[in-house]
Amino acid sequence: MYADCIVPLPIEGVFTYNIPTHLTHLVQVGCRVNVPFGQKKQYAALVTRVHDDKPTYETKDVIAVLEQQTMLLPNQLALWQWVAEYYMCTLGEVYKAAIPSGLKEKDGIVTYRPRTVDFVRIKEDYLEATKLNALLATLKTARKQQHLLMRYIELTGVNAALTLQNPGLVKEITKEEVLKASGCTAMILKALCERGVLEEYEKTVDRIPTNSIPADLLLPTLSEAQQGAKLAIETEWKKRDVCLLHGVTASGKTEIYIHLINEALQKGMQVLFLLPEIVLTSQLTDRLRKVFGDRLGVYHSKHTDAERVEVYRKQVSDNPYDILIGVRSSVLLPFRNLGLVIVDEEHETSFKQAEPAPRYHARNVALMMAHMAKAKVVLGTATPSLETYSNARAGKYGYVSLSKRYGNVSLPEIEVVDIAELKRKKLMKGIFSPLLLKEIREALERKQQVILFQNRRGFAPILECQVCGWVPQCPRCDVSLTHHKRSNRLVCHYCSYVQEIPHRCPQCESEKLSCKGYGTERIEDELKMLYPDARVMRMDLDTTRSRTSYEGIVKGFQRGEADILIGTQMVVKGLDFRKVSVVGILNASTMLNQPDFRSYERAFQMMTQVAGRAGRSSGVSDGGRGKVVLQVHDAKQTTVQQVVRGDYRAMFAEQMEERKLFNYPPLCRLIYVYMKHKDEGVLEHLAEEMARMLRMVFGQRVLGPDLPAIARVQTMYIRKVCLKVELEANMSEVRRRLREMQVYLTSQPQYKSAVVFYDVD
DNA sequence: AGCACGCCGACT
DNA sequence: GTCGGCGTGCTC
Repeated sequence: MYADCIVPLPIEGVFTYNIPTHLTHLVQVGCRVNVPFGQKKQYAALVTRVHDDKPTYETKDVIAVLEQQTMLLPNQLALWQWVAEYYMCTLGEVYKAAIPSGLKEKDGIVTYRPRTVDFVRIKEDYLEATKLNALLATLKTARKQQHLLMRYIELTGVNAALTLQNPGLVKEITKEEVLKASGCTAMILKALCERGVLEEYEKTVDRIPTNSIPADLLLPTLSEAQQGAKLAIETEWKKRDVCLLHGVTASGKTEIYIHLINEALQKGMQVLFLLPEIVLTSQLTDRLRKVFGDRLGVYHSKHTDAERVEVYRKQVSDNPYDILIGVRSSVLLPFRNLGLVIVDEEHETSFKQAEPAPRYHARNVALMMAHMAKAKVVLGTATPSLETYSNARAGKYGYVSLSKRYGNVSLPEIEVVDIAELKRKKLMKGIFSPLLLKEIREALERKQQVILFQNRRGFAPILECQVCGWVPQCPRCDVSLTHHKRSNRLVCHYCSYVQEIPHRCPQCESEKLSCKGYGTERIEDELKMLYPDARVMRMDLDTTRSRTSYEGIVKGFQRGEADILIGTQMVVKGLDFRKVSVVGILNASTMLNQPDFRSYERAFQMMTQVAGRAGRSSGVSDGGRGKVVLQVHDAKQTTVQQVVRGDYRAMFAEQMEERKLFNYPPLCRLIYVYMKHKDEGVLEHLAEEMARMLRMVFGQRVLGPDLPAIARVQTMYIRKVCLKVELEANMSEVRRRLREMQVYLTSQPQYKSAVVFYDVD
């Protein structure tokens, strides 16, 4: 017997292994097996087929079967295959993205071990009033031991249990709790155990904390608008499976989700709730936990691998989570009986994986997954992607809108400040306009909070020699290094290359090196000088590296431990800060000037979302309305004006017009072909040749080759060719042709060491 | 991806 | 005469 296996590698196809007779009864489709690969490697491969067809080549033996349980539910392989085909990558790459690394390590031996917690209990002999009193008397000479025991008795309710003559009433308590409550060291506890008074025991626990609170009772009551929206979604679902829920920021979409989830659960169906990375740790999880208790699982990148393994295993078990809330990669997890998928903040770009393959968009994979499972979908957002909104307008998706904020809180007032003009008039104080300074000061006086948004981390994006204009560059990538003052280093934000800050310019020996531009660190410094009494917090990649720091900052700011929060795009996403009355967007022009056809759409989404953090509950500012100060280089720019008016439809109409004019999605399909090589000359030839050959087949649909925004990363030069095809085109044929050309070109000796990959949509 | 093999330049 | 860097092919 033979087993076809997916190996976790970027290699096309499956690999066939011989199943030794002693394993034949154990190997089945979906189970993981340990297989040899090459001279010395071993992988945990996934069996996709068991058969009798002897291959023409020699086969190696399966070494071991890693579990009896299947790791791949029936529909899952079909979805993985669709992802590999659609996004033009290998099945092995999808397998890698879908399975936590603890389940695919080289040795094949599972590193996963259930977590245990140490508990303490009193020995049974002493669960009798007279014996207990006698014991306490004997401990008079050991004061600390006596103290610890007393605390134990108090905490676990031993006395009550004795009075009622029911030892079962003694509460369980962990070793940690007893030690903490008594203030004793582990030595004291050990002494009590040796005396035979107490004993320690272990219990295995779920890594993912759960608390079972019965559902139904805690369902939030819906406002009239929310109830209407919920019914409208259900009406739309009678006609089509997907519905866009277009609700302004703070309109109360979460409560609607909770009711829809509840109904899916009552039908015995599972729910997948997708969120962009960063929102997860915050209040949303807590709120869902309160309603759904341990029927809810959570899956995101800040979980340890062991925790993710636990979620994965539970999903393939016969007792999976009923609701799974997770980030991008959770769309590749197993579901037995999926009934509903919610994609919240549907427009968020973090749903699209850029690197490495599979370069998939979780929202689109979710749509396909739901389609395969015949499940319903809600796409929720205040600022839909053009793709989703046009699908809704074309009647492909249902459309439901919520135009009022929950509790009738007003949308914030947005004021635009032209910083180019103010700079000319020398009225700017660093990056701050007079209006923003005034609003910050007034908010601080009112004891309200301020959020400042600058989409750039570090101290300054550029360090420049004032004499000769020299700027330090990354030696491996085509970007300038960012100045990080805290660590006193220059850092490449693409490859993490780090170097010390030079004292003098290496070109002209001048010592006049100055910072240009503003990152979050520098703004934090300037704020501390301008408002010495204000407490400032910073939230960006650099302050949220660890597993808990993000949550710490969010919760701290919510509790009012700081007056001003300065942050990058992380502060944008769905966070609910009640006491924020002023939001400052320090420089919106950097977002508008990105070299990407989606830059205006994204800038609109980002500005609208940041603005939405202001005045989320009534009575926050004087007029009950939050205030947003939007600093730009050109106040008349139309996208800026659309944000001010809150006019999504105008933005949509204008951007669709541009996409039509220049032929971009959602009016066509887009595939970027990327080529990488160490030698720029060779790469240039390859890129030209690729473009030429593509034009023979696709003609005008081919653009380039071009230099991407960053044309060299980690010593590899990069070029891209852009292919735009009609929506009606036969995409599998397009992909076949692309792959054919790649194979042809990279088989030529001069292009052997080139890397070619695709980015679809 | 990651390893072996083979070619070539550099150094004892 | 040998060591090690890098390009190329192959992995069931």
